[in-house]
Amino acid sequence: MPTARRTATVTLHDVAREAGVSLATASRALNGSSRTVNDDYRQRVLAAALKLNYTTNLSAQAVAKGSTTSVALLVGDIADPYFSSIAAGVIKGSEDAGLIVTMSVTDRSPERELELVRALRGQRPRVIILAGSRSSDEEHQPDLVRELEAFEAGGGRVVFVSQHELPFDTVRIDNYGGARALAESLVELGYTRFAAITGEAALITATDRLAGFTDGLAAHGIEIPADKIVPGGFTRDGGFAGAVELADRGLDGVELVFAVNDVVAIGAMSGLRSRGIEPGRDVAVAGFDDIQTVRDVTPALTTVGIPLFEVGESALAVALRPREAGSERDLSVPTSVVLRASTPGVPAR
Amino acid sequence: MPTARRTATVTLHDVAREAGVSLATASRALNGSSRTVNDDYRQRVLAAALKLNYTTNLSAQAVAKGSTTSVALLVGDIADPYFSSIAAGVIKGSEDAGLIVTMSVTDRSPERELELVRALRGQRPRVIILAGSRSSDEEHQPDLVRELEAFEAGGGRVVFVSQHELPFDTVRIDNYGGARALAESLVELGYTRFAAITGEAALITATDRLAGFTDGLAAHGIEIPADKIVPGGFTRDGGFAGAVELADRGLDGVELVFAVNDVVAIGAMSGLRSRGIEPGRDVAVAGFDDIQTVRDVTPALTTVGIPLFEVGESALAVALRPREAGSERDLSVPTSVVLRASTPGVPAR
DNA sequence: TTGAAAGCGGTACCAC
DNA sequence: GTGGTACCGCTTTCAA
Repeated sequence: MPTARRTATVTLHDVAREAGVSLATASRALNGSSRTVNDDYRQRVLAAALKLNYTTNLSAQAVAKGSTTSVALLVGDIADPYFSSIAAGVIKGSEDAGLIVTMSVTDRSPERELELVRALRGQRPRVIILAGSRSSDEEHQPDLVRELEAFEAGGGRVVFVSQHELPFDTVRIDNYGGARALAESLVELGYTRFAAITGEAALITATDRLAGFTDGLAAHGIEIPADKIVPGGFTRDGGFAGAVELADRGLDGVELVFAVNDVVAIGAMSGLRSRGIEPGRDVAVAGFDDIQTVRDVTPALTTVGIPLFEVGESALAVALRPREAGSERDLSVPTSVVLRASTPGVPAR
Repeated sequence: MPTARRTATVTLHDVAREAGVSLATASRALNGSSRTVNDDYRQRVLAAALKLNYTTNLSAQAVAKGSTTSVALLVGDIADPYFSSIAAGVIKGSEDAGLIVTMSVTDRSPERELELVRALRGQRPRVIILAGSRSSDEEHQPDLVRELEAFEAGGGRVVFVSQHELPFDTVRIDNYGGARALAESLVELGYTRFAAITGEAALITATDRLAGFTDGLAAHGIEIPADKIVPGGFTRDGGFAGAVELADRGLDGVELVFAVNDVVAIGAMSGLRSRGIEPGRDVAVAGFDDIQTVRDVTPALTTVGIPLFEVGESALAVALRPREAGSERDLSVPTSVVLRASTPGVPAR
């Protein structure tokens, strides 16, 4: 009995036979960088491939070539507009470069991130992009670095997005500077009494933003009282809860609440409202990121803009550029303060 | 001169040598379903793998096994919360099943979708999930079906998300029924004069929703005047523009504007506001999807809820369940009307 | 240019 | 149980 075909899939072999040429020729006609194939044969192969509805088996190609066409992207939470915008940029750039992107979510857990990187290495992607917010987790960091270094040793490229201190290429977002500029702008508008809703203490992005903001204020001799800084978990619900806590403790004349990102800020606005405090009238609110929706909440949110889509595109571009010895490993993207109705010119109250 | 190693990557060969066992044994110890390997050897192999920091080359494994561990997901626009929520569900389900998900975006173009499916077949994924909104595009549909059938013939699984009439498994979202129920609820609240902002005419999701809504009204003898139905392109900006157009034409006593999805509705609220019309007070607004942010806009948006994350998880579950001859190919997810402040009990006006 | 054949990294069947 | 080895589908020398 003839062995049943494992799959009904047509292989390069079938195409070659159909076209009446050798395997090698078929391969060259379909891909071969050096166009060393007779145009007559080439046509026959192409026709055969079309007729049989052939598609190259990328896995087999990867094994033979020793390199894949995939890009692995790690994000903290794909449903978060911050990450999905970056992802859109990475995907766009990858498609333009003929690369496929695989996506995993870390849930912002350093442990999960490490696990994923380990598993991803099996994919032998050309690039691993880590966009999940870096945390100052001391426990898993050395292992992560070790995995990534092994990956690079095997010819892969690693790119981080956002701030970090690890020995890899980075698309750096100036969280500190952006927040600091925001603080200064707000002081100029006349605000003098602030509160802040932060992320988890371990998230570097969150701490950098808070540091920038407080330093910006400090430059004008302003300080945020310790009891006016509350955690917000980097999520909408965290922002809501943080604002409620702030309200319940008593605003004590706070004129502006700074949230470490827009999602938190939007949650905070709802939280304030739930306590009868009207954002933009009773108290000003500012966020960070300039995600799409901040234009459509009421009042429109003052924030710090980051070109997120471009960040994603840049991350890929950085990964694809040749690795030169002495080249700068970091690429910085600019941030910009965007003042909107949530911080009216005249301080609330 | 010895040939330089193509890569610095460690292979199963290296592990086997390090452990002093055969390639076959190493393979079995690391993966082998039948646990036919001596525990002593197994330990040695595991230790060697760990020591060498070995990871299985998934491509090679795929070639040898004849099947991959990847799931291909096509979405219309990953930065749209509708899609990113579904994607989150697909990713979660995949990770639980040990599968990797690759993601592509169609930009809602049937042509691009066809191209992508063709390219994706080369990946030989276990599953292709098409979550991009189906369009009634007659031109590319036959080719798309042909590609997908070829893919299934090769052992792959195809799952569509949302409504369609194609011969593949589907996670069906009751767009028609949900919109109809919404219409009836609104009539009950006392509304009698409606306008609508739709998507592109070709998007089946958009037309289904509009049909459900108008039929729901018709059941109560209410009709939307033709000039009160404007296109909104399924995007925030489209919604904004649509609302502006509606306002500029004159609302003529319209009490409620129905937008075919939340993103459009949110844009529409801003559009109305830009014309001095206050949503929820001067005119009610309703959307569809119940994406996260609708709770945080002002007024909170009335909409039709879809369990988007679960839709994503279900799509994967459907793909993974054994294919039985007579089994139902469709899975329906329920929708639910969610009334919020954007449609106050007493009709606006 | 073209074809034969030796890999690429694994898997799985076969015999011992 | 374990090792030898023939593949998996494709690329790429090497001769012809």
